[in-house]
Amino acid sequence: MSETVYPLAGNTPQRKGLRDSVYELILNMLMTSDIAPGTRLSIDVIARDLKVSPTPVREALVQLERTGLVTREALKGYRVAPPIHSGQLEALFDARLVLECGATELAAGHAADVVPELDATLEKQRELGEKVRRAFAAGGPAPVDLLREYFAVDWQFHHLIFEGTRNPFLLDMSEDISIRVHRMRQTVNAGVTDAPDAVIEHGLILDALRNGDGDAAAAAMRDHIEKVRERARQDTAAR
Amino acid sequence: MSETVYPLAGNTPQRKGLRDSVYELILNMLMTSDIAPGTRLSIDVIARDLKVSPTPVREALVQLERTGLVTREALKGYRVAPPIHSGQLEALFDARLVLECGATELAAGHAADVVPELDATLEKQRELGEKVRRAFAAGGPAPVDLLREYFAVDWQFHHLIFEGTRNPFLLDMSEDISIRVHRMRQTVNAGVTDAPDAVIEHGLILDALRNGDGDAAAAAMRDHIEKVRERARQDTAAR
DNA sequence: AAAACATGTTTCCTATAGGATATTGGAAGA
DNA sequence: TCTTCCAATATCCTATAGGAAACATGTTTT
Repeated sequence: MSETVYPLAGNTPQRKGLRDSVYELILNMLMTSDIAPGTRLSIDVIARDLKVSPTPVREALVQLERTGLVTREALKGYRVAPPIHSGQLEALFDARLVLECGATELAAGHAADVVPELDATLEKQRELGEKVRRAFAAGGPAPVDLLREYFAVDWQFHHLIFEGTRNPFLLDMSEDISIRVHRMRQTVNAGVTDAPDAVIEHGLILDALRNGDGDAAAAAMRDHIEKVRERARQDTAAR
Repeated sequence: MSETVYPLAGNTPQRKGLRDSVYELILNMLMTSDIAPGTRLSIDVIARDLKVSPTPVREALVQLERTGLVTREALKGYRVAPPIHSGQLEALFDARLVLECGATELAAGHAADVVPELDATLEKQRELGEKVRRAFAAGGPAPVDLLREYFAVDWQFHHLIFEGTRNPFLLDMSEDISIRVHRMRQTVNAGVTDAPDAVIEHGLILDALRNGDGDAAAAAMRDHIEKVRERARQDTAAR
């Protein structure tokens, strides 16, 4: 009975339960590949594909439903949530303005802690932005992986500011916003060529934080988000 | 192709399945009765109590976990989340300041739509506040149901402002905050005797909105929340 | 020919069962 | 007396099965 052989470094990613594994798998699938909105996410089909029973899949979908990536209709199943259309896009930027400007002001209270991290992140963003610029200058296909990495670092700057507030509630909300922003980038392919602009604007925010000027930092953040909004508008108009 | 058949007024309240029923039952249980934090929420026990199978209970708990009311440890089960202690209480008010002041400013853009509803709600709050005052003046035990009703109307004022933004993202976040505020009221028993103050402060916000002055409304909201924070501080200090 | 009905299939939803893991209690030893 | 070990129980986690609703298809009727 006691077959308790200690697996040692035997990687057991199921150590955290199948539910979380399935959750991350579906989340990655939704984030990376472009799946048409409205696509049915059949529980049984996913369970068969992943060689697991429907129960963990069901729980993972409940968790995903709360994020807004999938929608559920009682007795009809789950579907991929509709994309963000222009009206909601404006609302998303309004929400970001409210949240991030306030967060920036609060983060200024812990400027000494957050500035170094922001500095390192901005430097990474600068390097990656340069790589992206070169890749586009060289022509060829869009460097998907590189862009994904750049976007991740770009968002990490904003995320660090939320962490800098030392406020768990705002941090939770930033998670909600994060997923929606990523989803927006799938539909509005903005931010491809605006890397230099974003780096400069992030630099202005960082400078204000370095001076401990919360109001100026919040104003710089407002300016940044408004400019991103404008670039997104132009992108949707050109599409 | 054109399969957009609008079935009814879209209102199908009895079509929600067991999962949502269980969710609402547990939510109400956590909201109303005072349950000690850390209490184990056994899936099987709940299932037996509610005469259902563990599966819907499990899904309801996954949903509750996302709200922060319960915590989960893999292979160890669910527990009632710890209460809000003083440090987090300050953070909660900071988050409210960020969210609600921004929301108030945005709601001012739709003042014509929201002012009537706010007016009616404030009137209800005034009446209930008076009832509460009389009940306390008469002595006797705390009128639990009456207080619950008063708090509901009090929060409805704030909720209507979130709705007034016409911003689904901010509205979602307000739901998250709402649960935490209710939970705070369980621990910090503030707001019992401050009904007149709250009515006056809400009135100031409403006046500013009636004038269409977004900045003044946001300032009034900031003033209100700061005063609530101060009253909560005094309450925790006196306890 | 178009609409309405009936039937079969798929899928969701709930219930039950079994394996794996954590917790609890007591006994043996230092 | 305290610590350590071990066994028994309770609970969680996953898998499987059956009933109910929704979807799709083919037939009948106007």
